[in-house]
Amino acid sequence: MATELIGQRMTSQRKLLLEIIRDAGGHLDADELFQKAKGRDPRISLSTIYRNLNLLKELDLVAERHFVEDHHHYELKDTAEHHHLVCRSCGEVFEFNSPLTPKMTKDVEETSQFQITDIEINMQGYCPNCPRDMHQESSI
Amino acid sequence: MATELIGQRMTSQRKLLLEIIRDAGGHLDADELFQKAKGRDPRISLSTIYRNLNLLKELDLVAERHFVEDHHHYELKDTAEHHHLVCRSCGEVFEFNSPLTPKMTKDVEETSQFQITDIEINMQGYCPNCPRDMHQESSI
DNA sequence: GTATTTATTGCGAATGCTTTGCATAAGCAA
DNA sequence: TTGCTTATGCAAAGCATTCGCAATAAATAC
Repeated sequence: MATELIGQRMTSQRKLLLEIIRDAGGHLDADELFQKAKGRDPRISLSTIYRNLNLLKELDLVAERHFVEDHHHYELKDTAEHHHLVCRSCGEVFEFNSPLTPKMTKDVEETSQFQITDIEINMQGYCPNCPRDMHQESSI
Repeated sequence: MATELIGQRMTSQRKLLLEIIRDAGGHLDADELFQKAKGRDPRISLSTIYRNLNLLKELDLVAERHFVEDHHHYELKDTAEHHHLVCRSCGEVFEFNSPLTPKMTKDVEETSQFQITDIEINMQGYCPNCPRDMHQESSI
């Protein structure tokens, strides 16, 4: 990974955050990143984390993931592509990826005329330990 | 659509929300639903909207979508499946669906042993009117 | 139809994540 | 090293969403 920013300054906080994201390797949320960062630089602030995450996102260096929960998770953009399947009952996260996504992306690019930069697949369901409750059949 | 709830009461507010979601046909957020509901029942409150959206979600009657933004959108579960592609520059939303999703879902069910109830695909990119800014090449 | 039970509502306050304003600190170019 | 300007830390603000509670109204039993 390169170590220079163009137009921006490479501050110690920025460098630290980048290292943490890279080393953690996978969907941490802002607060988890903040806690880890504080371990190495106790004076760092949560706003700095957010500001830098937004910058890295704009630069396409990190991806912001929105799965089930109502806050975001971040991971390096060049991490091997993978998607998420979350259990609706216990919250367990299963990661997967599918050989079908490149073709799907290509198809969608053709029909939409968009230039696609990012694909996120979130599935939900019930994990093997949380069988679906069958009598919860709704009937509105 | 049926009109009875088991274990729950079919209140006028509940009925109204359901009608609004059905008639709107597609990803409104809680506040948009609230505004429309207020048009027909000025005394309805936003908490009621949220409480009922959560109920309908549990009953699998509506799907909660998390796209780019940091709030949620809701749509009827039995709407024809479709996914979303959002322009990173102007925000335009393109809806698509792909013949590959059933196979992908099946594959993932097999490897994960989960019982999948929901699949959400969010793509991002640049629409034909917002070509990607090429000199924004990052170099951290 | 009336009374009873209990889910649901509306309101306001609270929560949790994220952003912002501002004064201070610190990169970076000359 | 100086000077310009971006970035930081802190505290406060902003939003979306949830919660507590007294009042209301469905559903059920009489």
